Amino acid sequence: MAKRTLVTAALPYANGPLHLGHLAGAYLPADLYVRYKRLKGEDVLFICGSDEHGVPITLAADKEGITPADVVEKFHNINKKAFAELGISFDYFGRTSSEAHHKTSQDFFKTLHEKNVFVEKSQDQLYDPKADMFLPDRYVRGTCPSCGYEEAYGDQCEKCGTSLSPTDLKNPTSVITGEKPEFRQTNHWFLPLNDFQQWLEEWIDSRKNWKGNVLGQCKSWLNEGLNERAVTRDLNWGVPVPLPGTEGKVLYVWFDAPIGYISATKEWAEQQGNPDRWKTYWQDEETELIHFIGKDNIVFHCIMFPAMLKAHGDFVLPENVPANEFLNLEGRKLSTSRGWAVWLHEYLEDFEPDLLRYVLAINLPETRDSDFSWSDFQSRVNSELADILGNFIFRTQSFLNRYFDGTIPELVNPTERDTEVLNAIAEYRDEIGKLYDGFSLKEAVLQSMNLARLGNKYFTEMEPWHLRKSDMERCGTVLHVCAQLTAALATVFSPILPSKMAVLRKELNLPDTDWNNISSTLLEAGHKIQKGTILFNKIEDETIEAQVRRLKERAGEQPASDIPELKETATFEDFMKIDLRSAEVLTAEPVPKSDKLLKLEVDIGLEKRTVLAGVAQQYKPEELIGKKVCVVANLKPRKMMGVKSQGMVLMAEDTDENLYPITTEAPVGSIIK
RNA sequence: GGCGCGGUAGCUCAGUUGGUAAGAGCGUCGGAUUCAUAACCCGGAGGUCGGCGGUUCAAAUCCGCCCCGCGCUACCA
Repeated sequence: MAKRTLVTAALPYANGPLHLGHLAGAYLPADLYVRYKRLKGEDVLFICGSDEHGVPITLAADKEGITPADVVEKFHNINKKAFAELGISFDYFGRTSSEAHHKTSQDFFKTLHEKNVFVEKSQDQLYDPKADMFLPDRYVRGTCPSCGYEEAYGDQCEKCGTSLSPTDLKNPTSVITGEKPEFRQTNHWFLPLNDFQQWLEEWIDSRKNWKGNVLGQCKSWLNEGLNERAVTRDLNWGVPVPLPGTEGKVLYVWFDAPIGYISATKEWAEQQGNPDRWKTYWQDEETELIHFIGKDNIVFHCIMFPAMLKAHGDFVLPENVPANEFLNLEGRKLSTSRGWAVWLHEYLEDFEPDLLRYVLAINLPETRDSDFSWSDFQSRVNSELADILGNFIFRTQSFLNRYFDGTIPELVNPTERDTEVLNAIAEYRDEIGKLYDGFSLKEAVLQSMNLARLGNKYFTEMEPWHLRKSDMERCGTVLHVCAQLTAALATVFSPILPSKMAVLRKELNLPDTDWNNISSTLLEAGHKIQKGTILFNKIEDETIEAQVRRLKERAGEQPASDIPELKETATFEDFMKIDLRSAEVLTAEPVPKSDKLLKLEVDIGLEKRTVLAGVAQQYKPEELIGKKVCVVANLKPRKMMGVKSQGMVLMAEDTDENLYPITTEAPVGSIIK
């Protein structure tokens, strides 16, 4: 076994608050694992922090008329607070805007630069002369070459979804000044991931116990072949490139963010008064580095960051990356833009943190996407936390207080069954420990609850309420066993329910303990306990209904705001340049190897034409044949998937991306104006 | 279309180096009980393990094809 473990959880992006999906995907599993390790007395360090760079943050700032620093300050604090309240026990929660991070990531870059790892390339990029800066992709707007949408961003057209490069745009304008940008030469540094392809394949192949979903994703990327990837950008929000003559350039956020794990560890060491101590966790071969992330982050943590670390040479490589799948909400994908989410800070206004920890933990998306529903939340809390765990603890505490004056009775002549149950404590401890060690967290939680189930079964089987009248000594022995189980549960459930178990340990007058001490002798005969309280209250139907109502109302309100804003005013002349004609769809067939395109033959009166339409996901060819539709007849032809398209069939698109053909009664060839 | 992952009881999910494992919790039905938050405990019902073929003495588990869901990727003139 390694001497120590460094656990990281994905750095949350500081442009918005966190929701249940984030918690279930990375932070809760990481915290369960870390808390278990700590209870075992192992040397484990848990690092996280806010990822505060990147274009989305600058855009969010512009939108609200505040600075990027204001944006990240806001969400860094909101998220940090939510984590703290949920008991996510980071040893250090840093942020990538910190000075230490800037220095660390710059040093990292410099080392790679000095080792000639990067490829430097000069390229044309759009530059805003008035603002005196290069424009990031998202800062350029213009006409989409694909669909003609005039407000397309330089990286992607929001209208048609096409991925773009800013230089593709027609009539580009700067978002900042509205000026027409010009081309200027700019230098950038690229990490040639292709050089690492073979090493990565061998390295990943040599990994032990990686999850199938993680290996699958890695192989998918490796099969497609890795390419050079820019590690710098022209932007002024981020970590400045530490080379002369590079004003206005920063490290690309995907490059600097994972280095944030290292920076945060340094800051932690500093805070500990032992500034060099971070090295133990990042440079000693006997450290196991574990990254907890969601599946969206696999490529960064299994391909790019390892390549960076390997290229650098001074750091340990990840031992395992137990990425989770996604959590759905009430059977639907989470969507922040559609309001389909439960925010952590909102949850915390209404419920206790441990309830959510348990419900998410027992249903983590470990091997596939899983579902969170409010009714399941209620059911888990009521029938498992309250009825199984809470009930066993409380009936034991009550019985001890009522009939034994709150004192643990002697274990006298234990029966075979008594011994069996007492022995089960150590067996569960070992079994559950193995499950944690192997990242089978869900199963670990399930088995933890089974120990409480065993307690209830034993209690009922022994019927101490009868023994109390017939054989007080025997009754005491039974309650002794139940008390030991309760004490064991107080530690077994500590990773999952930290604050509730702290309360319980206090009631049991059981000082902090550790995992290895979980045994059948945690409480000695004669030990005094306090009166028990109800740890878990049941949740009423109305409470749950209110949550569901709030969720649905918010989701229902959303579409209105999704209706795109009007484009800028067009002149009559602009409009008249477009020649719209009524046309009949004569034939329609799928385009080979395309999921979206249908190849249509249309009669526009003057002639018959081939037109491609991106509607294959919603319309079968035969559904369009015979329809009289509206066609843009003078659109410049364009080749796609090897087929030349001479025009465009007009479709209306609703906010859910459903398409509706614009049909007409007019004779074929009629001008539409 | 390519690549990856998944499709197991009404619900949420375990389970694959092929063979007494077809499982758990919830829900449901029946019984027992009262120490306990009408909780606990016992028992029953309930599944062609997405579909069709194949390999094998034996397949949820391996292979092929197909259908459905999710993710990445290429084309939405």
